[in-house]
Amino acid sequence: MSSAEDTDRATGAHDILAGLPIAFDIEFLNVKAFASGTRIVNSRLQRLGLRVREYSVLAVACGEVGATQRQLAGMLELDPSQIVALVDALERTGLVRRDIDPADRRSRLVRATPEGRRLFDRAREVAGAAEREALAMLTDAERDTLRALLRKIVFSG
Amino acid sequence: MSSAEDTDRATGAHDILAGLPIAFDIEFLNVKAFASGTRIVNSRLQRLGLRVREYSVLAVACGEVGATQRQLAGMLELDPSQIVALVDALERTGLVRRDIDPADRRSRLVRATPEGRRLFDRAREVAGAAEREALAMLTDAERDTLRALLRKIVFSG
DNA sequence: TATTGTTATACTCTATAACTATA
DNA sequence: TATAGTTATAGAGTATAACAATA
Repeated sequence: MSSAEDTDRATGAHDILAGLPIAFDIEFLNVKAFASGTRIVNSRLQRLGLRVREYSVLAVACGEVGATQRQLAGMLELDPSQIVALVDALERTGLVRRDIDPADRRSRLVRATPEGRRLFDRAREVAGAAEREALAMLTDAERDTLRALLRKIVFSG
Repeated sequence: MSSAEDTDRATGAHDILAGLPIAFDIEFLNVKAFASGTRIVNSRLQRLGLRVREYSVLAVACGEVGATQRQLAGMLELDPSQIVALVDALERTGLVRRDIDPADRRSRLVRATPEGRRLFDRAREVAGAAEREALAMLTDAERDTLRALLRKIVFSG
């Protein structure tokens, strides 16, 4: 995997692919466009002791009121059972707290601690820089257009 | 995972998320935008005995000259070691053939059989229909814009 | 009865290293 | 010495089902 792109260029496979019908499938293009992106962001966040999944949970926990684990699952497109380990890890390192929701004692409100907020601010800069690098071939306007289209897909359902 | 979207809507998490800083990260939006897409395409292709990965390999194998496994790896953003099982499966069902490259006997040219091409044509329709459904909230022009931006990311490197 | 969080389990995907045959 | 394909293995991500506490 590490040398997939090099091989790609070296063998001319890149140019062949560009003309194939599948290279016009949005689904396919999406996977290929962001395959390296997640790897890059993960490796950058590693310095802060985070991966994209923990970073995402932390991001939501930094919101005004926090969120229940069920809400986190919905927001992050994960199963509720996967949230448990993610919140466990963040709680263990003191970045978030689980507070029982007074309104419904079944629910736990996941909220960032002050340390969690400080780390998130740094992580956000790291992730933002990685995004700009990974999408350096786009103009600022194109990145904004892409962002707007993705937001329409995600939030218009 | 199956009910992530329902939970999302029901709890109002959708609206909360839309205002969080992370909901403007292209990386994050991308994951969320296409999380269900891959599931949908996979379930549709299942009827033809394919998944997106086999479908992708078959798509390249349907090109003029086929491709070596190394080229496939580069094109599909996979490790060469992962290509083996994918080609094995397609070869077992008679959809592709592995021909030794006369110019370099280390390489195997993976090429679709006539049956492989027929199945690919059907699979392409299925995948295309799934894409249009999954992105039904976009206009045709917006889908074209998205496609163009993704192609720029993938093919301008 | 239904829902939240939790545990457990199986499966797919990803990453890495080593081996073989050819070059 | 280097490269193509292959095998093996470990880790990360995904999907399901069941259970206790609470509603």
